Amino acid sequence: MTRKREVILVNVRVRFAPSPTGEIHIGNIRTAIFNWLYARKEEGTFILRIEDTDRERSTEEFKEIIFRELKWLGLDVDEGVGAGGGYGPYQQMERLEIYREYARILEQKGLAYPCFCSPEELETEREKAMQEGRGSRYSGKCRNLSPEKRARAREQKTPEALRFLNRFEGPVSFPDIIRGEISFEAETLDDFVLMKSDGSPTYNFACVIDDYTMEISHVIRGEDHISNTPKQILLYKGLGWELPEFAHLPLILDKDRRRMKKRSGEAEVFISRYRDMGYLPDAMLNYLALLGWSDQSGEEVLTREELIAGFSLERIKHSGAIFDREKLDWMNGVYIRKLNLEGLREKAVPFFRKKGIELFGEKMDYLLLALQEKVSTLEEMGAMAADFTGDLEYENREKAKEIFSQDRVDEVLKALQVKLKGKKEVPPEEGKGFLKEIGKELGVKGKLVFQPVRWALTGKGSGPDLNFIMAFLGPEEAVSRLGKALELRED
RNA sequence: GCCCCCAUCGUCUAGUGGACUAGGACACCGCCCUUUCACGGCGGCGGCAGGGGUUCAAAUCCCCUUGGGGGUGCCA
Repeated sequence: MTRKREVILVNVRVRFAPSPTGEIHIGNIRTAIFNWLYARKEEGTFILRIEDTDRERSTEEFKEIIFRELKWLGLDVDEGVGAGGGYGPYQQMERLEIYREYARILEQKGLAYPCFCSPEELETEREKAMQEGRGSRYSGKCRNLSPEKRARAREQKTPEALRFLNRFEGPVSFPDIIRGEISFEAETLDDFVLMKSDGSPTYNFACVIDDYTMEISHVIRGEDHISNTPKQILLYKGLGWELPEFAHLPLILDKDRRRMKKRSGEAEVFISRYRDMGYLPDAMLNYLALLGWSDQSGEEVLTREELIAGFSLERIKHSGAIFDREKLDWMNGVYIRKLNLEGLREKAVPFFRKKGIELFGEKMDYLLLALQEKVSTLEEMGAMAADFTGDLEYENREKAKEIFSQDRVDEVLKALQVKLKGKKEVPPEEGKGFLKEIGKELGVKGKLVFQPVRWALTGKGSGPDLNFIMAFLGPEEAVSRLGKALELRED
């Protein structure tokens, strides 16, 4: 039950070890974030290892995506695939020699044996065991094959896998930095496969060999790996190796409270989608860091530096966290509002382009500034911008008519027309003045000025500051739109 | 089925036996500000899963129940 471990000075080396078998999703990347934060906090090394031993599904494309997403979030890799380092190679399929070497050692130690069972055979065995209410452990059929039988199987070129010979008994336990002592009974672990018949290592095997040979100090990974850990510990024991520290992270859950996966209901799970939808990497990093961890200060909007400074594995929660899009939206909005004009331009322009909006100079800036206060994503910004750059369209014609038909609204709209007519441009300050003057001169309430003008100019009941909109539209277009409103009133 | 992990507002969380009348954030609702909407400010709604212990004292420690999740692959 000792949660506190001895404090020893260790050179912190952590790894993010994704498999390139699909797009990186929220869960994956949060693991990367925690590893990275820990490395930075402890001034350690953040290593990228690629676990491409699933020959069926691993692709070069997915590998590239891993680089892309890490880069986007600003998780710089110190060592590993694409970064080099003294413990390579860092891609598992390039380490086959190493695994074979340790497989030989295990076999020599009598801790591994060849297995000639076919996948089909194992499958039916498993089903039968399940039906009979037994566990789905491997039967151990090939455990004690006579040398003759082995020779025969090899002669017949029967595909051959290598299994771990589990002769351990009693508790297999390990201290988890986040959860404390976790214990399993060795008897519940079966003779798991080490090397597949295609010559590649399994996850549990490769992981142990790599973590050890790469001198990983802390294995920080998802909670879904807790049940793999005792198997891995058996390997460490068999090889006579010292254990790394383990920290199993709580899972990120989807709306159905299930582990975030590729198919998680309607939820958007791929990190790339969030980039496309106009979320800022800093906001994403900040939000994801808060899923399962919190800063001691209680602050939630934290810079990269603050995140690093406050990070600790001990403050990580034990229970899963549901990914909440609404809070992310709020946080992204906060980050958008923190951007200065230059930053805003850089981030938003691609989203304007996507909407076919090409603007430059002051005009663009007016729009940017107006929208900045209103949106929670850049995509939304593009969509809103499109409302102004396109032709006027009433969101609700009846409602618009109602607004325009109010008493004295015609005077308001006409008064603004008069003020705008003949002008070449309306800077925001001046436009704001016009609106105030009209209210004063006609003696009408603000609501009768701003609402009708807003509907007239934008076709909607809410949106950016009107002075920016006028500046953006320009006097000529504004006058024309006011005219349309007056026509509708007459209708 | 078996193994393992987890359990504070709807959601993210603070809380490590007394400072808890359980604090903050998102969302929601009101009010204020800006002669509009939003932004911002103020306030409200809302929670320790249940039951037993231990203790002078329990959200905090122990046990059971319940609930949720993960694993049970020649996937990782």
